[in-house]
Amino acid sequence: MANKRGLATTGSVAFQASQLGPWAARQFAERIASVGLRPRHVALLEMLRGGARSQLDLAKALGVTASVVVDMLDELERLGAVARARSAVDRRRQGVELTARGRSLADSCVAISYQIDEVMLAHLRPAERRQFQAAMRAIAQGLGLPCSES
Amino acid sequence: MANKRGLATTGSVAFQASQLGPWAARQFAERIASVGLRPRHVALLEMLRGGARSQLDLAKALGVTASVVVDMLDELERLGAVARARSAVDRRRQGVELTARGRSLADSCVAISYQIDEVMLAHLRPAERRQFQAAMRAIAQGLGLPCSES
DNA sequence: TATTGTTATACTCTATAACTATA
DNA sequence: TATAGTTATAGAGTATAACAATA
Repeated sequence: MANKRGLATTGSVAFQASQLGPWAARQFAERIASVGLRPRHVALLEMLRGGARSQLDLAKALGVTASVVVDMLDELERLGAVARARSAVDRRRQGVELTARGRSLADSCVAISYQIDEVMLAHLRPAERRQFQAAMRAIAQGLGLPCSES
Repeated sequence: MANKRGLATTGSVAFQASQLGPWAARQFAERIASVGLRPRHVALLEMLRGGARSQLDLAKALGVTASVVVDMLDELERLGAVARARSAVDRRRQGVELTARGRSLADSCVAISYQIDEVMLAHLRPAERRQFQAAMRAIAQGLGLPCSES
């Protein structure tokens, strides 16, 4: 009990989420470093799986600045995971597409993300897990964070 | 549906947590900036409410490096929120204590953290909220992240 | 020699602003 | 003029390593 009403910042979901987020990101980082990927690449690869998009579209969907997307795509291009090609229609636009290698990397990220879930949810019973997953998705969608809709 | 099995990285709890964490941290940052605090100060103030500790103890409990704690305490000292005093018994040690101002700031952080929870959990029904809060706490404790035990 | 606290330094991640080339 | 992309730069935030004082 931290204050007179028994409430503590560390007991809030907001605080715990702000601790859990970096923990999950570190798990990602450790497991994808061997193929040259970093955590921020994961969401980008995922979005590209839906098809080619312009870089500014990607920036908006990811909630980051355009310059960050440029930098991430430079790195992914060096890894051979994406290919950029100027649009013939509007030469300002760069079409961005996953290569076969990129699709393979995206698949690896999916597998890794669910391995991390196993560790995170290890202390919950099956029914609690399903409730937690559903609630987390509802929260992410409610706040407009990037998450899959299905 | 992102791949052949309908799984996507963005659908994992790990990914969603890694998005939600920074969101929560940004909420903290916006609401405590007016009094000169930053998100990383919140957990530190909280822990000091339990009583004086050595700086290395605090670093370990927070999961950060000693140099980070020094820096944070410098800032909190400038705000008049904490006081450092060399131990008479072991002059290597700095006792760190909350001032009245520091206790007041810690109370504000508690209030703010639960305001953020209101926003985060707005889309959940009361029973779902309680389940989510309990699960989040179980996860944070299971992973050894800083969180209140009560 | 080991430990507490401190400083100096470097690295990661992101944002802002200025620039280019197209439209 | 406005837009897509790019580059340059700066700001948080953190970690590592070397250091001083003390044990």
